[in-house]
Amino acid sequence: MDEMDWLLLRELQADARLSFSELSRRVHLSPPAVAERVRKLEEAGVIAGYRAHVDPRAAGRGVVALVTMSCYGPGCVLRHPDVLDSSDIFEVHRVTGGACCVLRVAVATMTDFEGLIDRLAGYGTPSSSMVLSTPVPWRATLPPS
Amino acid sequence: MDEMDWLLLRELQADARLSFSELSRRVHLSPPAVAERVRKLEEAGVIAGYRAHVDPRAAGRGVVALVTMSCYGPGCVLRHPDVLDSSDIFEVHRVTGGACCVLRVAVATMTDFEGLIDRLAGYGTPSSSMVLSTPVPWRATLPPS
DNA sequence: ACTGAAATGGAATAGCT
DNA sequence: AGCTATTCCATTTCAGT
Repeated sequence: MDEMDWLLLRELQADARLSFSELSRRVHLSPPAVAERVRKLEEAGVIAGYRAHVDPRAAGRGVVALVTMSCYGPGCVLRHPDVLDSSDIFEVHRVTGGACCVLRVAVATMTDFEGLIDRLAGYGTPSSSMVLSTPVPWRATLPPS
Repeated sequence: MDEMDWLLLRELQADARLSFSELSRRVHLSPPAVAERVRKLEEAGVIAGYRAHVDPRAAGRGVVALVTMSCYGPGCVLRHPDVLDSSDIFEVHRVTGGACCVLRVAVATMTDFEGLIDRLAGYGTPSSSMVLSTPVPWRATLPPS
């Protein structure tokens, strides 16, 4: 992870579809050298994937929420991974504190949301914060410290 | 947004670097037709970007947390956007409920985390949940309902 | 570990159905 | 809207520093 790697990461985080040639021009390296470095970053797990980012609201999922689950013990939702397989659940973080995990969910209607909450309530106590807007939807990972 | 658009979205969410030729093979459409549809999805804002996904822990940011800010009134952190410009803050959602917004942050060390919390405390009351693990880091957006 | 050259294959445009 | 064909450019591999 030298400075060149971070340059490449910066470009690929901003636009994952950049060609190796375009990358090579931006970082002043030959295309094969760029391809080799990117391959190593993928192998090392630093680059976990390349994804088209879909705006949930533009895609018909206007109800977005953060759901905090309180569920310790054998009934905990984290011990029933099939529940978290729903296509309405986009992110799950296990956390410290009063809660067990936090889910980012997005559905089309409040009725769908009600149904989702009902399902989750079988495994713990859900507490929902509706997302009004997302001032920072995402930010690139830069070198730490 | 017909079924073909959703097919393309599914492929591009799984791998944003797929060529139009490869896409055209997978959805059984000619490459120019694919390019045209993808361009329209970008214009409509359904595709908000193409990003290399960097694993924060593999990139040297081993301390990940969800920080809930309680800060209503003129001092609220949302009214001071420069504070949220930090490269340690990866996501900001404005939410309903007892809190004002939720931040996903990632830093290298607990010392860095302490400094970040101190900065945020100037604008409201931060409440932090450390992220122990992320069972679902991301999931593709499928057609709703 | 990077460079340079050659061959395969993809992107983009235009004209057409 | 989508297909076909052409031109140009990019990717990849190999050989060589």
